[in-house]
Amino acid sequence: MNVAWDDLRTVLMLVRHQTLAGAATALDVNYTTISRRIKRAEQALDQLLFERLTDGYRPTKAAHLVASHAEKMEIAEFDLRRHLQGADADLTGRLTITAPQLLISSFLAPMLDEFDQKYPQIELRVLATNDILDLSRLEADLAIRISQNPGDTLKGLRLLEQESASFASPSLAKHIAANPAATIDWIVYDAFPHVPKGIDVKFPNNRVRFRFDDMVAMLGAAQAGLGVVRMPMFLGRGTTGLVRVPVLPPQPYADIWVVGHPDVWPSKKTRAFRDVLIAYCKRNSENFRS
Amino acid sequence: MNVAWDDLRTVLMLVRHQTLAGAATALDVNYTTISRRIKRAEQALDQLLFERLTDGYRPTKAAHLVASHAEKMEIAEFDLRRHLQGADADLTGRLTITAPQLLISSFLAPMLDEFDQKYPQIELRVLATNDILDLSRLEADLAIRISQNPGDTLKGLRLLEQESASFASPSLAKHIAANPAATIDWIVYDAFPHVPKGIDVKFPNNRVRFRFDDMVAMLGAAQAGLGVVRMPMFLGRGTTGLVRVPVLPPQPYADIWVVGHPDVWPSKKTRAFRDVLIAYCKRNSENFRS
DNA sequence: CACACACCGTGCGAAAACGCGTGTATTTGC
DNA sequence: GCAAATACACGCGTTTTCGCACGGTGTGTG
Repeated sequence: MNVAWDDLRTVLMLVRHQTLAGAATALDVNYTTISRRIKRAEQALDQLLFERLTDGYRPTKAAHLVASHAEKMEIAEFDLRRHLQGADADLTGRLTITAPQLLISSFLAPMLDEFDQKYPQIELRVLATNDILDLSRLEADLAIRISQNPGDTLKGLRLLEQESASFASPSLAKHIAANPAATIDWIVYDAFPHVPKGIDVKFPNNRVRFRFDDMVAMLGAAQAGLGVVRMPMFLGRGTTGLVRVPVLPPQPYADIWVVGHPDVWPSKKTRAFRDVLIAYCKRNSENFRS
Repeated sequence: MNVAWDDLRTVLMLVRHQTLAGAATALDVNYTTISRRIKRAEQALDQLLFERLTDGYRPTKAAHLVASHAEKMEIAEFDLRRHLQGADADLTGRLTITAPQLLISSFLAPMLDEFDQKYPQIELRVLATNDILDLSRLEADLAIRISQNPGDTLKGLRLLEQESASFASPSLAKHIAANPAATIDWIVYDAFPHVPKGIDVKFPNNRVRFRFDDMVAMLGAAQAGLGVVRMPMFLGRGTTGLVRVPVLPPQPYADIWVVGHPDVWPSKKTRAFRDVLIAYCKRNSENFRS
């Protein structure tokens, strides 16, 4: 009884994805290969691991047992790779960072250019997404995040404190200035679907006109004059076709952090990136406050 | 950066054995395969893992890091296999047990025959050795051991209490009976190289003549009349060409246990074996005491 | 000093693993 | 009620991996 470790990994992936195709893309092989490996694993362990149904593979109890142990093996693998990454002492090869799309497009882009100029040997990969990537699984080496704190298991540095304010298209801004008592239309986040607190008493009539789930779309709607949007100062300032409106006075907003897994944190490449990043933020901090 | 898990395992084995050939036999592949897998792993991890010396592969720091994590993966694998084994509910397939050679040859053999008659579907594999096999690594499913307790991590049942006594060849026995005051030659264990304590006062003169490291050899020497040997009662009685001599009165001796890993213990096959074993020991317990 | 004995590297042919295309069953949507 | 989508099994040709035989090197021994 001798199982190939890669077959155990395959069982884990099939338990996770339930279909041959899903597991196959996860392991970057053809789905036929998954089928064969599962067959091998079942033979080696002398266990039926999956029921073959018309709409996929359903794991048996034994498969869940296998998967739970393969998961421990997977954790050990990521642990290893993080440690290797953290011990890496040369300034060549790939470095992966992630940040919110709008933070990159409105603020960080010049810094990325600067970093690339300074370290042309480092192949920088940028994942521009609002998703919180899993740094323990090495989905990225460093993350730039807008949040209250770096998180329990991560190491972090506060890069910037920032404020939010209200922005709108120039024409809407002019209209509001002329008619402060008229009803003001807001475009708000789906996750927080109210008119913001702390509106200046000079503007007594406010209502939510649209709820969006995406800030890029909200910017477009604001530019088109559909309403007022609360957003971080840097974003309003950095977006053409928007101007500040005094409806919502500046308020504290979540800070900007650079965070990383403690294992990866000591690596020379991430250190180099942080150094450039921190200097860049210091030079440009005035964009973030009133 | 994607490593094959089997390559990590290969690194672990090479770190353990230091030579391609050693790792190869451990994994039951050709040594060229080890060489190739190491090359692959070094490429995948972008790390030099071994220095190639004339007398073998010397692991680098990185290789030790890899090995320590691969070891965690290996532990997870054994853990899995034990649990699968423990959940196994049918009375077919392989069952591996281990016991000291002399306990098998002098006492257990008929019981093994009985078990095989009762469960012909179970392919019983017997490892007759004095080595303490590692049951967590599934070197055996059950072990029959002569010791004071089952050990910290193992589950166990006491099968028999036993006594030891002194045995010698018939002619030597006759000589001792005729000349109780003459010097009596002892053959003793290397690990405990003294004349036993508790010798009857009627035999005042004793000395160690030979020290052996193996009980089988000691039996042969005793049969040849070279001296008196202290041994468990069952062994003296079950060995032709030996008779009890009253030099050393019966004394308590370490008990006989059947032990197993708690994960494997519940399996149906080991339960069946224990049942036959316990019944057999009960029927034959008189062989072990005076 | 020759010789046996550990090591390891390399090249070649066999075996195993893999990807691709095809065929079938079932579900989903229009 | 039919077409598209999804999911798997199977067979074939290709790629990769593997085992084996041969050659080289350093070490110890008579």
